Amino acid sequence: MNQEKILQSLIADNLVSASDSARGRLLREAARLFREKGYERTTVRDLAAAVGIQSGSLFHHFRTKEEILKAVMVETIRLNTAVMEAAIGAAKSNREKLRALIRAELESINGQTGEAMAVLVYEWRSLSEASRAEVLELRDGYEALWLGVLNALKEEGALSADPFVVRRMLTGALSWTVTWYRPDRGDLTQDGLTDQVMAMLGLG
Amino acid sequence: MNQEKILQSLIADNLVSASDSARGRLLREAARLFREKGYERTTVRDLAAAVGIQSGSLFHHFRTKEEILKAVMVETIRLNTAVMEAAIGAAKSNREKLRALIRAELESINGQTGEAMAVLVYEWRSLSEASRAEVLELRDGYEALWLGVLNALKEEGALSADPFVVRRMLTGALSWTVTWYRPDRGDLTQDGLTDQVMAMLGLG
DNA sequence: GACGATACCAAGCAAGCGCTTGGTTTGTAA
DNA sequence: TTACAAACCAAGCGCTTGCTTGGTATCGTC
Repeated sequence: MNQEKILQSLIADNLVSASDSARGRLLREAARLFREKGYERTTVRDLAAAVGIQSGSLFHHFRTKEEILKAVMVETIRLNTAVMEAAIGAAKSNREKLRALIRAELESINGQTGEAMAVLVYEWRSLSEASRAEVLELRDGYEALWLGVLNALKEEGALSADPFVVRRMLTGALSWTVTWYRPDRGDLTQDGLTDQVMAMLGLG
Repeated sequence: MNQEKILQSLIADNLVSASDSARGRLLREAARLFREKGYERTTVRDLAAAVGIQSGSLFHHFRTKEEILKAVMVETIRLNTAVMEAAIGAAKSNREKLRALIRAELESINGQTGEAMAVLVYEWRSLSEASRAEVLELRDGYEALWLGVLNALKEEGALSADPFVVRRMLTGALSWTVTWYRPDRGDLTQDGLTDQVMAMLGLG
């Protein structure tokens, strides 16, 4: 199952919005603006202008501004969880599974969904307590995928450090790439970067 | 030269504010609030209340709210650069220098200056173009310390991955600890965490 | 003890914010 | 053609924001 099919299936189940729907277009622009200026500095007027409607009309689609932020986060986690599951499924050894996870997370951070991923990392403080709990719960499912693979590698003896710590370090290291890595500048491809990460872990 | 002496020397040179001065107290509270709620969600009234003055009185000390943010960042970088220089100076081998850098950065992220460090990572988007350039220039000096040690390790053959990439990964991994690591919960000390990082790099 | 600088207060202004409201257009299906 | 809901507009309300202003304590210095 490739990424396109995964996306279609999620859209069919109404778990993420199609990017050509009104809602999808708004969420994409919202992710872009939230990443560029931050959630607080992005006004509902900015959001409305980005999709060509009046600011008040936003509230026909979402009850509050915060609900837009939450929707960006929730749909992003859903999509990424599905993509990661597929990545693991396609790999044979645990080492390959880890490489696939790293490669896929780099892709989601630096590819199409990169803006939404950055929002996920940087803007969680702008969520209300209730929304935060909701997002965190979804996130736990995502993290479980990683920990499963890392624990298996630990049992194999391929990993010496604590899996939990390693995942946390990887989370930070990979998400940080969004601040410096430019996949379109050809001197370092995403596969190349994945290799470097695996090498750093002694799993090259 | 220990950390206390470094701090005294920087205060004497007027490069950072003494924490018992009015300015120092304000910057400390600002860092706390900026980290807790984010820069945009922190109002000048919040800041003023935290140090027990009226909101208008803030502008006797700083011309704008943004200047407060910049001051938090600038003073933090200055302090940390000095601390890192001392850490490198005290170590003999390059491997020990790297460990000292990691240990010192973990300390600055998770210790007293942790709130300011988090602000440095999360709030740079709230800086104006001009302030950002200023902060980045200071940051370059700090990064040069790391790259010097990593390049030396690469030449020794102790490091296989690209030093530049490794530093970026470490930046992300270490700064991310602020979101999950609790040094006061005794199951993992900062030295223990440093060991884990070194082990992850194959330099344990 | 007069003086100037420093630190602060009390009040409020102009602008921008999220969101509401009442009404109009557009799309869809009988 | 009619009926109705979804999508949107135009206007603006109430509130909060960063910051300003004019004036008052407080302090070290000669």
